[in-house]
Amino acid sequence: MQTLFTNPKVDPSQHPDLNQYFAFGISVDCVVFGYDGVDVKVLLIKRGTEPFLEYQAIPGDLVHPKEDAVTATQRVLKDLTGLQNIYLEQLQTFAGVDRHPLGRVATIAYFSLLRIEDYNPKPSSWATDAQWTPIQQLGEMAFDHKEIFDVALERLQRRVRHKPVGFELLPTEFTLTDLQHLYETLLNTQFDKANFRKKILAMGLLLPLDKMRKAVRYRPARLYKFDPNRYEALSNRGFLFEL
Amino acid sequence: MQTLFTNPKVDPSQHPDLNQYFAFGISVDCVVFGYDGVDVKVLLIKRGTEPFLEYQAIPGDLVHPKEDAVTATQRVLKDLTGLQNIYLEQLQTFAGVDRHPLGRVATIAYFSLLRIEDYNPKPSSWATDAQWTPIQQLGEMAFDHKEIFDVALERLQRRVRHKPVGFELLPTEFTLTDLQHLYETLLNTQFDKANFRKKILAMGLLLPLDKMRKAVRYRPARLYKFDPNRYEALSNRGFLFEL
DNA sequence: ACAAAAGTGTTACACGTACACCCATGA
DNA sequence: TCATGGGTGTACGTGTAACACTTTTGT
Repeated sequence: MQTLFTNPKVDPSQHPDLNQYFAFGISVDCVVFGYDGVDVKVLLIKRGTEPFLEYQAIPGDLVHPKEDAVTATQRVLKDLTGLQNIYLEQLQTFAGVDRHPLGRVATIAYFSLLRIEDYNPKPSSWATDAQWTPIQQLGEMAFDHKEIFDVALERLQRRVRHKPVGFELLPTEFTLTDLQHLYETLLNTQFDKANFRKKILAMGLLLPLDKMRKAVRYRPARLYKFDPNRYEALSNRGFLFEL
Repeated sequence: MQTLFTNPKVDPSQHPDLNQYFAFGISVDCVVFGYDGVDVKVLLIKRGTEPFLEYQAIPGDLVHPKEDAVTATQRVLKDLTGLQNIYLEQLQTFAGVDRHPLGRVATIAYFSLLRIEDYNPKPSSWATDAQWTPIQQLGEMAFDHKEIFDVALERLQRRVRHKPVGFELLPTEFTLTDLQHLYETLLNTQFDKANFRKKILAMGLLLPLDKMRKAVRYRPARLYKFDPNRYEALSNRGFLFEL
């Protein structure tokens, strides 16, 4: 019989009734958001295995017995989609009794934002597909993944209002209009151009570059990048800006 | 041998190597905050059992095999401290490999705010004590409970700035000065009396009562209560006020 | 009358909002 | 020169911060 205890100093026979409490599985699922200049997208796989064969799913899998959750998430993301070195933030844990047909599995959901251009997903392991999917075009999803996605999207929208998420979602160089479009897409609103610019620039997070976006048939826009130092400084104090 | 699968339709012998993945324990821990008019306090128990016998701890215990996490938390809180019908919000899950000496246990931490006057904790089960403890007076705590507490406190402080937490922490009837003291304590700052009042009243969340606080040797202050309707309305839209 | 806290009004200034206007480019 | 989006200035109203002031109670 498989030992249920990781610490050999504890004798399981001293706690015979404890075994039933050590029969949970733990999985991780990671909702990865990206932006391509037009749509907000989420990285989804197609399952090549039962249960939920062929269903769309958030990338995720069971955690190994001696692996911590963040490590597991990085491993699973790499195995299924090829993505590596992703910044992860814990979202929420879903622990419903019947959420997994194979047994009692609680899943720790993670959340990530990244520049879509930097990551080209390639399905492997039991994932038969891995695609950036516009968040309006979600099909039926495996397990309770739709619910997980909804919670993640809510978090993203809340996040936009408190942290400069453009830092993570936009290419390194971008125009103020790019940034405004991102915010308008995420929050599903419209902003006044002049006021948006004033507010964003007043935060002092952006460094103007000596570059313009070219090859457009109208006036070229100045490119900016985020100032990582200023971002750090504000991060620690917890921003709190509103749009 | 104990079956590891809750769903009898799945035959475990079909997945022999899967057993090692179903050897986790899951616990819940609940950080309950209260306010007594002077201090912010947290509900802690003293452990009457190994491991960490006699240590201060956040109330929590292992989840039963067919019990969902919120139900488990309510049960555990009632068993250990007598508190019932508490509003819970999920905080974060702590899943470090070595955080529990008995085996691999991930804990789902919950978070709660309540009126201290309404709840008089009584230790039972394996808790030998249950006390409202001022958050400055924390001793050494069991497991990684200090870390969990720190995350909870951070959440509380962030929360104060976005939701009117007084709603949950103050007695039903309170004065504007009570509310101001609460905010000053939580955020560790000072506010101008006149400006604080103007701002709070402008939110329209408070209903003035035809009552005064009496038996004080200075001018009696008007009592207020929260307007639950207005709170609901703003809740859905996600407040976002700052102080 | 005094102490102590309740409660209000005034002013200066920062900031958000609305909107009008000019600028640079390719076709 | 026109269409298109880039980019800026101003004027107005609201909100914030600082601070002085008045009011009401018990002793």
